[in-house]
Amino acid sequence: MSRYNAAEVEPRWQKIWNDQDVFRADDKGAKKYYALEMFPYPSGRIHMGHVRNYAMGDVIARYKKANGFDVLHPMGWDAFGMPAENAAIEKNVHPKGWTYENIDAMKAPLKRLGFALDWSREFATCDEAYYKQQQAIFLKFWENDLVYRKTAKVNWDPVDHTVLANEQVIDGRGWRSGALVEQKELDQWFFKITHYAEDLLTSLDSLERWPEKVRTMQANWIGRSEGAVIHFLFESGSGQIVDVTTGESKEFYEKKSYETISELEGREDPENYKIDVFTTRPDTLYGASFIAISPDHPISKLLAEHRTGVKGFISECAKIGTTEEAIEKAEKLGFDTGLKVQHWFTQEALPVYIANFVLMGYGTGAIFGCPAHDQRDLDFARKYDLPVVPVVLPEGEDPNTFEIANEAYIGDGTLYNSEFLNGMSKEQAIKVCIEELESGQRYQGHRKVQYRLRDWGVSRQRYWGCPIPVIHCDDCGVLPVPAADLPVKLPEDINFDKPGNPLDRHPTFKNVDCPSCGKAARRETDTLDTFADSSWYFARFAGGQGNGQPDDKPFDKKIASDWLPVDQYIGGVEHAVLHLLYARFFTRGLRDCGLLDLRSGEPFDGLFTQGMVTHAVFTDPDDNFVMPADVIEDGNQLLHIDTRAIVTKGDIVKMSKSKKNVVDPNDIIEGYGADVARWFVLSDSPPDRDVEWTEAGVIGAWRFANKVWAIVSESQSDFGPLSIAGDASGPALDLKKHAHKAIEKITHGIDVFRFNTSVAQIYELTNALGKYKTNDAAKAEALGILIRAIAPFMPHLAEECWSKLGGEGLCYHAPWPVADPDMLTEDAVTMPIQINGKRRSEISVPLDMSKDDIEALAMKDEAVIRTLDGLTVRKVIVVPGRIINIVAS
RNA sequence: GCGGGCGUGGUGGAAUUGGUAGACACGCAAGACUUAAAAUCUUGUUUCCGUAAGGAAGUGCCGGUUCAAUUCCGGCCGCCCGCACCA
Repeated sequence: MSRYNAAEVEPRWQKIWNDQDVFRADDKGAKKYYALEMFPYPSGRIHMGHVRNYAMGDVIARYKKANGFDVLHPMGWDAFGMPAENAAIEKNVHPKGWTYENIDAMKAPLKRLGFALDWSREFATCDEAYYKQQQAIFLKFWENDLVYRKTAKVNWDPVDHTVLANEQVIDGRGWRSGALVEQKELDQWFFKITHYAEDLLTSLDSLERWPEKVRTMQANWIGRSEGAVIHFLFESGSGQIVDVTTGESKEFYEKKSYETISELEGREDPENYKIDVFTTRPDTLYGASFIAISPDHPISKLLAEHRTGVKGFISECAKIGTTEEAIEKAEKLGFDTGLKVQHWFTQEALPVYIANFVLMGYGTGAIFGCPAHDQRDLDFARKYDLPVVPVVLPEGEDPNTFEIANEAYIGDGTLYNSEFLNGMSKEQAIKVCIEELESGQRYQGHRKVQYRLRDWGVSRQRYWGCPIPVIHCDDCGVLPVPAADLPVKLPEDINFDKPGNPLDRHPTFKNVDCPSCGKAARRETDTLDTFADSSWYFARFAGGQGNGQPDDKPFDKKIASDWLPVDQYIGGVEHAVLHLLYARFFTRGLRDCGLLDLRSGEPFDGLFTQGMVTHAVFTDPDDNFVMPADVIEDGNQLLHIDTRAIVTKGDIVKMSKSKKNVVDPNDIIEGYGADVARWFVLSDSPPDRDVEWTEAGVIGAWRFANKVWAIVSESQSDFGPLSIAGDASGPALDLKKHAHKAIEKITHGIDVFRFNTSVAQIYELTNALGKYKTNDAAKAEALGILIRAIAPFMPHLAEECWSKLGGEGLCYHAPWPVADPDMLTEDAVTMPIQINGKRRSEISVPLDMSKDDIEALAMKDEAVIRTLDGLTVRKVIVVPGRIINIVAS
């Protein structure tokens, strides 16, 4: 018997698949299925995470194909981004050359893994043809009011020299560089993602085939809260300020007591006479004892010009970091402006502070402080000795004795100390307060739904990205590049001698004529955030007929709309908010610009987030990391293969280059074959959990492949074409039933994304076949089932076995086995007998036996009689086909 | 602090959603084959008592519902992930 030779078999079948072009998707197919894995960044190497990700997608793609779907399963490259520029700086290579070389380097091993990919649709996002269409989309979005430009305080990454979106700042640090992010004021392009805030939030409910976790993460990120904006008007005389330069004293604000909002809005500069605060707790208004505004609030800025001390205070606030630790430790700091506003209900004067804990970016950048019912306000009030008046009484507390010590009360309760709100529940009071606000009788303001989500800043001061197709003219303003001039190509003659954006100092790129007046103008030198690239690539994959995509539009509307949404998307959880939220925005934008028919706006119907591939970390005595391939076992200890130094096994963590705990897929493919690598990453752990890479596990997978081959080898001589066997009895019938039951379970495992359970069933069927030595029709049938069930996981082995057994055509084209219902039932069923809930015996009964007969039979069971000795039977529960439980005492 | 998830043998994990807990795999042990090793095959493997038959305990801990709980409910403990001065 010959050993299974993956090194010979795998390339042979890959060539056949390739020659017959079997993985090409049929745009005209009637029964469509779009399977997609998050496309890779071309770092130059594929790693086990890729293998696992694409192996899962391949299971789905091949399984759906076997079930009669026309499957689209494309592959491409997320090719713009920082690493290419870093390589350019470090190794003095060109980002473009570096990227395309990496793509070539990764394509080979990816092809060796034998994925059922339609390579005819391959592209890289740095291809001119792709970013040309992205520029067209940008302009289309601009036309449709989904893109705008504004000066904004942005997150500046001082290491990468670029701006970051809020989503890209983690714990106050850049998501790539890890550098502490600074705040900087810049002119920036924004995608108006907030336009869809409500839809992006509510539609999450419709994404039933998304992990709950991702949906809540997005919901939290969008962060909807309902509340009210309340206008507070300044007290007379409270605005006495001294002009720092002239020393002149003057009244800054005068008292205004407006009756209605419209009167207020009639003022030329109403902003100067009121402060708007946002609150979700209007019910606590009677407990308000101060107003706090952000250091970045316009009033703070105005005061900084005129009053001593304010400037200093504001810059002090700016120094405090935004990291978790910094925020936790940061003391509540306030600056009393001396300004006062009037409390609407009590007519008291509330002091206005500039406070470091109020963020300009959320709500209105101003709050009213109710110390009794908000912890931050309480901390602040204690520090500056402001009144603490509780207005919500917790259930069971006495209003005369209830006091707030160092903990604010934020729970439910009954309103008191609040005149017209007294006696109401918190919920009721909020409702009444908002109604009052809308009527404008007692106080002024309006209902407000506030989102945490902010518009997506997309300007990046980097070279290796999609140029923003815009021209700045001193006379005509900001203009789009005319469609005929697209793409705005990235110039290739650039250098990275100095930090910053090479486009900005390029001799000719920047200087252009204004498309409107023809005078000298400046080209935008910022490029788009690379997350834009990955926000619509799946539509381009889908929207290209046959070999390649259109050059006059991003994608064929009809064809792309037929394929979309992606039926099954697979990737890492790390994209739960960033990529997956941006893509949801893009498809909505594309739809509303008329480029795509997608009613729901949702790009991904099903989402699966797979776990990581982990491995133990090895270290030598000097605490240097050691590659697993360099570790050998010697007796009880681990040694370095070359130095013989003792190696210590450490934590099991995600494979990463820096910790050297990586296993190169190429080595595994060469040593064991692609099928074994694929089988292993899918076999043991549930796909959403991490899988630990172990040598033993790989060997186990390899042994299994050989076992299957051995069974097929010893069977082949007797079989013609695989066919459904006729009647069987005895062991043959048992095997037949086993095989058909296995179909059910394997299929179910794939359907619910628990490949590990499918794998277990495949093992069991293989074991049963291994023991079955008769070369009869039942065996042929069971083998045919086994091979087809293995095919999505180990496609090369399956093809080889299929062909050896005389299967018709390619196994890839063979239909998924269907279980025969007659084979799923048994005439007799084994039922456990419990006495008082404890299993004591079991009996075999015919399936159609009545409850009473089963009970009678159970009572005659020897073990039952023995256990029941001396007890009285109180009750007998018979669940046909399942269990018998006798209650006795 | 808020939100989400998880906790089962030596290990990865299974359990048709309330019905025989530990499938399958790894590891380990014993045996067969072999001059020997590897490979392969067979058997055993939750723990405790027992040679065995058998019995007792057992799904993080405590309690509840139920004839029956890994599964449902309440309260703790521990771990992981995400967000966070969001008003």
